[in-house]
Amino acid sequence: MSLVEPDDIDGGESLSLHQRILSDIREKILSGAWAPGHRIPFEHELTARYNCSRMTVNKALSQLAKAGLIERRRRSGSFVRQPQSQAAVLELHDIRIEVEALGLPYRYERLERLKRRSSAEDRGLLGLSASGPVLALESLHFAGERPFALEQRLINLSAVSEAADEDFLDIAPGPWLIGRVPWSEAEHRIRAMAADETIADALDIDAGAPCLVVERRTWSAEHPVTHVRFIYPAESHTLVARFTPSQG
Amino acid sequence: MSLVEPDDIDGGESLSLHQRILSDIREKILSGAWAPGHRIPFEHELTARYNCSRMTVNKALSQLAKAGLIERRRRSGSFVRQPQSQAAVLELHDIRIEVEALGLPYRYERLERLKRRSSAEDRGLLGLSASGPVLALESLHFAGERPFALEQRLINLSAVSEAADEDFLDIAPGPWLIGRVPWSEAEHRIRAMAADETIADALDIDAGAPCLVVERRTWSAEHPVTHVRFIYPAESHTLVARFTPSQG
DNA sequence: CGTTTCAATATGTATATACATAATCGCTAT
DNA sequence: ATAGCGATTATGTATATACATATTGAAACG
Repeated sequence: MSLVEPDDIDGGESLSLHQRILSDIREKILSGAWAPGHRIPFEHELTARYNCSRMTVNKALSQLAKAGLIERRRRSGSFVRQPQSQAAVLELHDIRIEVEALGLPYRYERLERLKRRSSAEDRGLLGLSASGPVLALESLHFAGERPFALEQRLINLSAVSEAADEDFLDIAPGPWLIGRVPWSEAEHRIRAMAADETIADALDIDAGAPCLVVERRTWSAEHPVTHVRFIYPAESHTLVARFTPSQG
Repeated sequence: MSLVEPDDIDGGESLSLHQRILSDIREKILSGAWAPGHRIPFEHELTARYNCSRMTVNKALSQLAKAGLIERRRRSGSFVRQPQSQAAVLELHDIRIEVEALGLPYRYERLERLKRRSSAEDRGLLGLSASGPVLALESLHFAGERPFALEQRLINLSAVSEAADEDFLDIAPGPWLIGRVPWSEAEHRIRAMAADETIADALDIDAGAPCLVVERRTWSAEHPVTHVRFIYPAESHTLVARFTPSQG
């Protein structure tokens, strides 16, 4: 039941002690050797075991607690938590990068650009309470000859006024916004949908064909910035999300 | 351009200094006041500004760096990073909880249960290299009277031998596995698909209707544990993922 | 017997200090 | 000029120490 033999301590790689303690304990938990509910050695025990100061041990344990692997209780000690609610990290790439990763030539085409006062629907999508100017954009992303995704976007001009002067013919709104607007929060909705006439037409697929729809709403410091809907033909797209419990 | 007035320092809530520094700087970055590339005050400046030790400042900055908001360079200082590649945290609930959250009665029904040696397809789905015993399960999750999701699952019996003795008539494989097997990693694939005859039949929808498919592969300490495919009728399901840049 | 009080304990936060390490600037010798 | 060298600087990691705080367990008390 020992974490490491004292002699092993200096035998490791050039990992910092802090990292060493972290990965040791994480390993114990993930391998199941320490089941949920198991009490982890007290800080002073780990201090002795690793022959280091309490601060170092404390930093490692605090980190494990923040990652949700363990729970710390004063006077009682630290305990392995029940397996957490599962959460996955979903990487949302730039469409250009995605297409180029497939080895296909990327092309972007702006279809429509309309400046208007926000309709009730616009406000619903953006999460705006009051009316104001918005920019509505519709664009196509191509992989080689075939349409890869249809993009329907709303930009809140009250939050990003410079967008009013941009025609978005040469640059897609996504890359344009990134780097210009620091975003603090985003919400995604992912669903399946049958293509209606308009969408089928744009994507060059049959009406009624299944599509994957990814909608993203972005805020920057409490202000709604943009709402975007990407529509992918089912065959062309799979989202991949990978999960590793802790962020060591 | 000052972070806080010296007098304000004690005027705050009962936040720890560490938390205080963290949220102050995060606010500056997210609000855009400190643009990407901006150099953050040196540790010794913050030390003076908050009237605290370098360790405290260092801990806060290290945390911001780990969260990806800033980049630290020796001898040069710390800088606000370019907006990172977007990543979303996708919560994957238990289906029972999901259904009950809709206010509908939940019911589970096991359709098929088959123990067999892994086929080539099974091995592909599970990520197994060698052949071995697997358990194939097909089940339906209901919301009220209507089918809510079809579950197609493979369990690697070499990793979870107890599953061979369970009939899964009264408990769904998901809840059964959770808590029994500590899982270390999972991979999700999310896509849209048209329902074929079999699926349409099980879910009581039209053949060709769009469905959302979520596939999950789970490992525990390097061993493949299970592969599951949830098929939802498009109308019944939307995945929601929310993102906040830092995990303060 | 139940309640209150108090001491012990483990974690939480902060300090001052020390030395290691990487990157940069400026000086010097070629 | 420039290649190399060393001093300087900011961060990285660790230590010993101190006191705060929440919680538990046991002793003291009504």
